[in-house]
Amino acid sequence: MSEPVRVRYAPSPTGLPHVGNIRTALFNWLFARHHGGRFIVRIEDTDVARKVEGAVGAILDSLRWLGLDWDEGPEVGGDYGPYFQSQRLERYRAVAQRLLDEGHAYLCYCSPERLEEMRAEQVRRKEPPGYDRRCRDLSPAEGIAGVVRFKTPQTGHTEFHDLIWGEVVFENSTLDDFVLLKSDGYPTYHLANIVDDHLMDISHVLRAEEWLSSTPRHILLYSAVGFEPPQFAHLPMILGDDRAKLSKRHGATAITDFRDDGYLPEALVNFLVLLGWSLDDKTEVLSSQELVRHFSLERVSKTAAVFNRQKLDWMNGLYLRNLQSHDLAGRAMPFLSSLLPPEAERSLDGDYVLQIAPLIQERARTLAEFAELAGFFFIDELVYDAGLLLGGGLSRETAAAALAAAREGLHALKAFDAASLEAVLRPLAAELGLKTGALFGLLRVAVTGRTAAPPLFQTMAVLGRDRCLGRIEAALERLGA
RNA sequence: GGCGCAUUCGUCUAGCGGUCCAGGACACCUCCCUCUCAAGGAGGAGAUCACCGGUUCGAAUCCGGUAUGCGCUACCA
Repeated sequence: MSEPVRVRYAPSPTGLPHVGNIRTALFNWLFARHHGGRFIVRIEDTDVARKVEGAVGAILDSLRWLGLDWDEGPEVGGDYGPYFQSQRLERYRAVAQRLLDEGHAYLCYCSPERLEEMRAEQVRRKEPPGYDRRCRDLSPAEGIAGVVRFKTPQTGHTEFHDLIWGEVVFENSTLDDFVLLKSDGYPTYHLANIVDDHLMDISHVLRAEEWLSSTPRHILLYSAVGFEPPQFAHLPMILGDDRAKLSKRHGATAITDFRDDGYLPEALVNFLVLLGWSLDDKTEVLSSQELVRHFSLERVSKTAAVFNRQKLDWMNGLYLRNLQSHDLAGRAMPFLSSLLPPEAERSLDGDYVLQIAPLIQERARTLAEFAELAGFFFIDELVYDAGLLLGGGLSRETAAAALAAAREGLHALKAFDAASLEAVLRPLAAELGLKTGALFGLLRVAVTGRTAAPPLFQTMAVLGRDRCLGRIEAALERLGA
């Protein structure tokens, strides 16, 4: 890159940041880090009506959670501030005024009602909707509030080179005179965007594909104002499994939802980057450092990607399995305390959780699932159907006898560890004339309340002698023995 | 309706004129391992590369058209 790379993530605080939105942030961040440039966060709060309280905080939290640190922006400041567009209103007005003075823009006094009628009429006549330029040649009326519209050239064409899409050409005649400054004095996205990207020395604009059609307007604006436009790169969209733009009805799509559902930020980053970017024909698992090293716009695809939850789950499980036990235990702790049933022992012992972690690790795909799978470790009174105890095809009598024998065996055991447990229980199956699977299955249900659980001996060792004996006792009662 | 863009297994993708009767991953199926469930290992099935023409000795790759999809078409971003 000949010029220093300065890219920005410019969210609008109109709600919780969603997957597609954050993927844009991720690509910007990777691009900046790869080129040793600056990653800037700018809040585009120019839509007063749609502004949502707390959205800025959620956006920043999401970035932080994913490890996308910003060099300039809210909370960290920078030389190009302020980083909230609502605090930069004079700058937009100044540019709008200049455009007005130089004949590149004009005041429009059309009422919203008239515009709406006009559009309805155009749609009815199957004409392309767009402002009819009624006010274009009016002389400015003193004292009447209006909006400022851009005087879009009506002939010729506008072309630009997109780093991902290549050459793109638009006929100017298909563009209408869009609004620059609204009647409330706030700029529209188009104005604010080009003013800030210029003032903040943005070198590359990486944004979602939905902006591609707006780019000619921006190019035209840049040239009217006399600013050098940045380079553009439009990123492919992310779709739901019905191929429609990803939204709430596709389930959890806000980044904070993924955090609350127990996904790991490093897994989500890895998964998200693969939606529209690839390294080669086989590598899929990459750390943030590797992503920074390898990221390039040349390998960004042009086709929209469907968000595949199953693959995310798989990848999250993969990252979960690669965690150190103490790390996993630490991350699982908050999920345990909020997800465990109310009857669970609420004071969570760190050492106990640390022992449990390796047993659940390769069975959970999310931290929430971890809490679910580990539930029996924390509940005193297991809840399960007594029929499960006879699931192995055992008769009531046989099962009761086996449980009683196991109880005696456990009582006599010196060391209550996995090896000792196995040393006594395996022979016990033979003594009872049972298949090991039948005995172990029975004990598994008695001790965990489930037919599927981590390996029996290790599980029992972690539970401890007292808990195991108590549960076997309870199972015997359940059998009416 | 207009403009723009895209189109490779169900999904994410590799492929940038011959090495591709198309490779990897998720999901699915089978087997192995095994006290269950997982994890892991080994296999399998799954794509006439949207369709139709053209260029070329040769096309998933280049060109044109068609279809479909998506985006934009707001005093929203």
